[in-house]
Amino acid sequence: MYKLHSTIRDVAKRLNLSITTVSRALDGYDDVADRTRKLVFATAKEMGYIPNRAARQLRRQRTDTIGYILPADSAGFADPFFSEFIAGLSDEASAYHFDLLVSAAPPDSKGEKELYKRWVQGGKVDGIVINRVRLNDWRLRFLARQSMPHVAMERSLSKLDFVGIEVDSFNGMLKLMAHLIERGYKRIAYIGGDPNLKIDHDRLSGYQSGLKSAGIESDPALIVHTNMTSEGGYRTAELLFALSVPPTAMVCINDTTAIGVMHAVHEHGMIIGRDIAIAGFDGIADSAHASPPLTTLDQPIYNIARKLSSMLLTIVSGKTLENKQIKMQPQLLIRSSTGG
Amino acid sequence: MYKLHSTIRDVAKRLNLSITTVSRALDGYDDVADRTRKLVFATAKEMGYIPNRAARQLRRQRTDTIGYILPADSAGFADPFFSEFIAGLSDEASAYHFDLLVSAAPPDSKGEKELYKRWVQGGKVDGIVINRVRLNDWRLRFLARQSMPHVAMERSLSKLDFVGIEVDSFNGMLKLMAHLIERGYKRIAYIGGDPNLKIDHDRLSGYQSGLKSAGIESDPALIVHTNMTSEGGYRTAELLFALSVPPTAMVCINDTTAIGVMHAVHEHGMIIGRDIAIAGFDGIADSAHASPPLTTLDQPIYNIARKLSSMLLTIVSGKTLENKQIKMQPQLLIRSSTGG
DNA sequence: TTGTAGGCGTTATCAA
DNA sequence: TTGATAACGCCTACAA
Repeated sequence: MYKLHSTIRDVAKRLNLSITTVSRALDGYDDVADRTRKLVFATAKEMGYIPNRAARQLRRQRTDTIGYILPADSAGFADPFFSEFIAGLSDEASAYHFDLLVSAAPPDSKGEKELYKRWVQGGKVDGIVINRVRLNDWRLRFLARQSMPHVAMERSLSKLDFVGIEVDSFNGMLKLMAHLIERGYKRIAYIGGDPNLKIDHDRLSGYQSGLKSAGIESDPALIVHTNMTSEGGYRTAELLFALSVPPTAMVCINDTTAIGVMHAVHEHGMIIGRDIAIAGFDGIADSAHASPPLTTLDQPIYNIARKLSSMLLTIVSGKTLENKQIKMQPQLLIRSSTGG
Repeated sequence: MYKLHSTIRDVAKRLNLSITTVSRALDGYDDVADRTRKLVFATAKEMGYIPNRAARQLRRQRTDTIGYILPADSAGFADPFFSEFIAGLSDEASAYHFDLLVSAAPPDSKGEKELYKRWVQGGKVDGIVINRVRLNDWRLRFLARQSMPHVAMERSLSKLDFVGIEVDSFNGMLKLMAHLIERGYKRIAYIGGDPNLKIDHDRLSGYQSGLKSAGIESDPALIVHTNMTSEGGYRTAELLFALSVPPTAMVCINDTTAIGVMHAVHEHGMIIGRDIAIAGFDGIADSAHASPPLTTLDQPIYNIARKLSSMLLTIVSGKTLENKQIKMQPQLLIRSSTGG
């Protein structure tokens, strides 16, 4: 096959230099004559030389790549949360000349396990980012056991030596509940996701704690779980409306769910913010443009992703991370969907 | 450093076999004794052996990886379109044991060029998927010149030997315009994206052609361009409302824009579907759950992405692609936002 | 300041 | 049916 790209050898040959010198010049070592270095740079550029990644990886035993596996059964899956998250990871990685490997697999599936194994044991990535952490998450155990650098967006229950960023879901929910209760809402439903998710656990706890401190008894019929999609939100709201005494407010595990819920509410001819209150979590762009604008707990997804990426890169490069555990408070954005 | 993963050498040593035999056994060659093969498989599994990717890549001169660069200035960027698209690409790739490399860069930026160069000339990927094609797209020329396999979601104007999938934006728009005009709308605005985008070009042409065939004169003040976000849609709608004679209908280049537009309309106290009609393009999940549900031209993003991925893998593996150019018709989903 | 040589872990060619 | 050996392209002791 015809060779398309020039190698370091081609550059060396052209300049009558050794491969070593070219390599060292390009890598900025200071034991190369200034004239030589300039010559090398010029020629390399002229010849369009770009180091072969596989060779470099093999030699240096690193890939300059980090990985992220979308925890989603992806047919029909769509949430701007992930676009933002991926964009953030990738931007920060790019800035350090790292690449981002992405794949998707349903949580706790066989495919997910195989993917992680392939990436980790095949040396496909130097580090891994995790989110949508489960209460008892095999991924965290696996990565720790394999000494694969990793950061997570939420901590699991068991994991004490957690490295990453956690948005305080519990406290956020508490604030949201206080807001609703202050507005006079009492019969408040919680529409969650998989109860096995750390965020579901925390947000539900916040919900319950919020009710309790207001002296409102929690009604199990008002606590439902679905799949964090607008579809799911829509269907679940329908179920709640079928109750003999439907809720007058619904808080959702994320904005996407809330948008589906709003749709169902509209169909029932109710005015959101007056007849019923709806709230979400995430602060995705569309939440500001929902009708009416959605009250939500805003977390800066893009920036969180960037920071996660940067933390991971620090670990990967062997430097010590001064701040291993970051806790952030989500910001309660009161908009008209709760009568704001 | 302590060696974490076993190599093929370890497996060979343990079995007192040559590396060659182990390699050939694992790769399923038929010149290996059955007993040997079984032994090799068992031991490899037991030792947790997974081939090192970098070494394999270097030797075989392929990466088993395809790439996709998000054409987006990514701060604050979020569109479920991309989540679905990425999920589709990655799912199909996974099925063939390929990985998906993802990055983001603003269209036509320096960073974008560097990224493509790095991936292509550094041998990071075996093929590349492109969407949001520009009218005169340097990426297509570059990839062709570098003999890098690639597929695109839209064809460019210049590119005759286009490989990929194109959704017939022009014809879709024509159908949508006919629908609106039949409903009695005459003063219809077009809210596009970057005019340099192939989809903008086609959708705008469809819009104009639709007007023309109904004998309606096109008003330049009603043709505006923004950035394909809900933010942009919101702002642009405000501008249109400030016209001395505002439009009575607005068709948008995509659903995300339309959602922002709807928000502005609501703020003006108008009833969508009665006082004004709004339509989008894409058929993202949330379009069904907008308030009211959004009339849109539906394209099966996830499946298109899967198909693109599969076409690319066919090319990469050297097989011939029977059907290089696929043209699809978007489906007009008439919902209440246009009075449906 | 520059060059020689060895090896990262695989796969592929050729011989045994 | 198996094994020895040579690359793939790069980095890095070590030597010159």
